[in-house]
Amino acid sequence: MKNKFLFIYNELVRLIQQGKIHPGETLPSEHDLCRQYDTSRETVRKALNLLAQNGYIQKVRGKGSVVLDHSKFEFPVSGLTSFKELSNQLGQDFKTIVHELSLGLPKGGVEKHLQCKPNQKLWKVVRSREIGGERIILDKDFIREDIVPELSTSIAEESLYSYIEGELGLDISFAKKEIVVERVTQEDQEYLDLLDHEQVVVIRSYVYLADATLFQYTESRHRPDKFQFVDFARRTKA
Amino acid sequence: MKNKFLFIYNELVRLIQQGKIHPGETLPSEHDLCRQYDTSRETVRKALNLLAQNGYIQKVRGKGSVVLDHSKFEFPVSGLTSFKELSNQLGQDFKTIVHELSLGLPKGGVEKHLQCKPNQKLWKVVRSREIGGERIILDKDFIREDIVPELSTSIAEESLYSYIEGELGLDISFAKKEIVVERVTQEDQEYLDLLDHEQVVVIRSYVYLADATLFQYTESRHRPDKFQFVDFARRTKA
DNA sequence: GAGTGGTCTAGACCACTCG
DNA sequence: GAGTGGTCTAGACCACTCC
Repeated sequence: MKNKFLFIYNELVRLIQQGKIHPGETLPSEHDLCRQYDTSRETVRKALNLLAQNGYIQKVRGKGSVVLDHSKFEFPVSGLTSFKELSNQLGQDFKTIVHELSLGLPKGGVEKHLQCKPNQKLWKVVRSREIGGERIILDKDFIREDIVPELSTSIAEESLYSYIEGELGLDISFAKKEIVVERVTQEDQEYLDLLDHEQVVVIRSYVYLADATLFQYTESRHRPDKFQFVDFARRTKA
Repeated sequence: MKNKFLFIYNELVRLIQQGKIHPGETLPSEHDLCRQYDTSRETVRKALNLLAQNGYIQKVRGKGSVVLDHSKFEFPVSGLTSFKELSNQLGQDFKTIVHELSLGLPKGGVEKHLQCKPNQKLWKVVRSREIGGERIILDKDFIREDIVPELSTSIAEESLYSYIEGELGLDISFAKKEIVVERVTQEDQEYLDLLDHEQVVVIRSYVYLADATLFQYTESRHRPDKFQFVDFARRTKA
């Protein structure tokens, strides 16, 4: 077995999610976990730090690792989940409609966002997301063609991410996001069921691979009444 | 000197922020840093992991630690910054107006948010934030009185956080946040310069101390045209 | 004082990149 | 093959909590 600390992490996550250990209770001590998994303390600590980072526990010096109430924030665990995962978790009816899938040179300032050469061809994918019968999210993706050479409508209808990570084996590692509110555009009106909303919430994401190359820029435009963003921020003292 | 890894972290942050090492370049290798700081590799790695977590570098196996372009997202580094720090960084004229500072029993569901006993007295602080001559943020804070026994208008005008962390020596360690868009309330209209906006962006924050006690609930209501939220999300594979 | 987590060491082996 | 980061070990000492 490789990645012992990930194994321990997953076991503990399972215990917490199944409610075997309740919020407020403490995990077995690091020493105990060492014996339990027949491993060294630093390895156990790596697993525990991952739990802490992801909001499952809080480590308290002199006491132990206290299990937090993770349930309230059970879904969108900040950040990189794709629409498909998200809608699966919500258990709602959902559908993706592909409006555009094209390959071309960057237009309208996209090359600035992607910091790529002007002759770098980009995939442009425009999709709206229907949940509960209403089209409430408009996603515009721009993806570097030198990194993802092939795309199809069926891939765009399914999940870009599972294709990129699964089929292509690329390793998405982090994203920078900005959230703002903007006036609706003509495009929004065309592709979304806006009711009488005049503004949309816009999430601009810059997605990077494990080798630190920026390969995708996404603009995700949400009808405000259906928008929700959840964040778990741990203090890292300077 | 204690906390060797924090020392190394701070040194490297300084180097990056001063532009001594440019985005795209790599840091000295872990081995070099070990010699340079006369320390063990795990300690160096702790410092580097902190840099990676905070978006300064990306570690690439077989190559090195690549410096990222941190400048584009230089401010609100996700999460726990207070209004005062934020407005200082933006370098704008700002002012805090205290509308209410009272101590009482929880009303209107606040005790649910704070998961405290119904007889737990709470501080209620209502403040609006003026930037560039306009009141654009309304902050409503609820704080457990058993943890923060004393508050004053002058503290609320300055910074709650620096008082709580500095004077009281409490250790704020993480926060859970939810961002949604809501219709304006009468209170919003009273305390904010809303122009003709009918909606506000609401950030609900649950703030925890290092010993995992939830001690504060905050509702921060922003005029949508001035709202911005920045997030750096690193993938932690399950 | 016993038990907890926080930091640190000095090694080891592996997987990966690049010339 | 040389250099890089990723994982892991078996210890050590410290700071803190709780009884």
